[in-house]
Amino acid sequence: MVCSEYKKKLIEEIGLHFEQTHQISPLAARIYAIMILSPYDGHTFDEILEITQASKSSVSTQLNLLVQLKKVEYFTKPGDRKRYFRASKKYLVNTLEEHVQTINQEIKMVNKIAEFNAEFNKHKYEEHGQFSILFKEYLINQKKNMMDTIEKMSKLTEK
Amino acid sequence: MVCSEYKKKLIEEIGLHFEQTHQISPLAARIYAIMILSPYDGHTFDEILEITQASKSSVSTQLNLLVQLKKVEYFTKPGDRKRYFRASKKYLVNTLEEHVQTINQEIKMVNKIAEFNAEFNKHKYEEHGQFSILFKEYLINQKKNMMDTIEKMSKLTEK
DNA sequence: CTTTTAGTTCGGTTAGTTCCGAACCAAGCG
DNA sequence: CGCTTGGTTCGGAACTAACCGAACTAAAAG
Repeated sequence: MVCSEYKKKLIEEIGLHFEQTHQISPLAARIYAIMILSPYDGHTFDEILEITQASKSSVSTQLNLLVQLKKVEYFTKPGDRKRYFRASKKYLVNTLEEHVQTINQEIKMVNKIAEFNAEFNKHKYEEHGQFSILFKEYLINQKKNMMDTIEKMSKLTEK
Repeated sequence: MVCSEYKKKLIEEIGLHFEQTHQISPLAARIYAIMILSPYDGHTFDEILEITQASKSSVSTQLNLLVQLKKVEYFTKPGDRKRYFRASKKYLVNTLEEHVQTINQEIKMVNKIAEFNAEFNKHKYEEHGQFSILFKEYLINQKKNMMDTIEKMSKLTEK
């Protein structure tokens, strides 16, 4: 057995979470969860097959997708044809960078909405506008926190 | 014509954004976008039909969904059987409250992962653990910012 | 009491996603 | 060379999501 009962339960639970937060398929999410729960040794293709009980083709496709998305990376061992997959060391930084993309998009949208409403719904926009301003401040603070964290993490990598 | 070309373009753009960030169907997202761009007057069922060019049944279903999710509310006018739909006044507060739910979930997951790795991958977990700690701090800061903003918005409502 | 208005509900179609098996390929071994 | 290992690629089956039209209902208007 490659995997305890508790770990299996965790994989399902975290998988479900990743499915929603990272917009990936159930299988991809489960594979990603497996990687996160084995940070350094890495897993072979066959081990992933065994843990997920999915088909070779599905695992191949979803695993390559995860590599493309830079959520997962692989390394090799001398004299061994197999590839060993693990979560990208920088997966948390990458996650944060995605968050920054998302929030930039969100800021853009809020600005467009505020602009439109200021122009075409001016007379009724007073109260609403107050909320909008607070929300913009909120977004900017969130972004600042993201950027700060990215910087801290980057410094950690350099060392 | 109920709707300028520019507004139509904005509806598509913001709709696409809502579809992704609020996990709702394309039509629901477009309807929500329409509501956001007309904060107070409200739109009738028929106007929504005309703007979206969708069927009565689809509009009915998605509109009721939005009301259930408290993104949209409706009001009536005396001696008028129609309902007038608009974005809920508190839609930004509601959005933030959803964000808090999400981040609580995320904090729970990060804790479970950190616990598991601390126990079963202890010897190799040093570096990884550092990232994890930074990420947790990040999440807690994000949550704090959310709660602060919710409070500010609530005070605005009371007045 | 018939007609119109303002929607709702249900069954079905179409589009898209997720996964699988079978066939395939490329590298290394005997 | 042919066989095994470690995958990849392709076509399709099963399932889900999104939307539509037709039939329906409940209230008001004529």
